[in-house]
Amino acid sequence: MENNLDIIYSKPLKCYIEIEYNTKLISLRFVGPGKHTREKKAHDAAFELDRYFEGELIDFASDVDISNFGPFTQKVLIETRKIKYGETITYSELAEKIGSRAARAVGNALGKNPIPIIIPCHRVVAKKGIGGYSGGIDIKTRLLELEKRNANNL
DNA sequence: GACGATAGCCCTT
DNA sequence: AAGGGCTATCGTC
Repeated sequence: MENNLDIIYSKPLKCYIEIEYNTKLISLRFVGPGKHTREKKAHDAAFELDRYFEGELIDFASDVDISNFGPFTQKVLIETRKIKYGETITYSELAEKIGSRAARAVGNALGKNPIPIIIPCHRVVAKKGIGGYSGGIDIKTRLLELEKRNANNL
């Protein structure tokens, strides 16, 4: 089955984003401006992302497909989706919520997150410091700043 | 077995 | 204070 691809531009992140989907969301990638990059918005999530970057949306409704992962990783990703807009928890706190003490394993699992932003792994930070981010720490920082700015006006 | 997007402790400057 | 080494922890590959 052939998947669909939408492309949007994020002003706060200063980069393009590709979202891949069929019946559910498959992946979200950060991409620099390509030769023939043009925006294409068909899926709801593309419009949701637009509003998110404007600070007007705090909750994504779109369904995500994480069925190809193991049970631990799925638990981590599901738990991550419960973190509220503008809030953060630590790797160890997230581990505890799913009945584990493997803070590092949580980091590993989050590193595999196929759909960042919508599964808000940027809200999981280290006890001391910001922790890592597959898309680059700068993107994580911008996302957290964006949410901190807009958390007030719900 | 080794390796992590961790965390805590115990040193040294 | 701030940074480095050591170790506990545990899911993945």
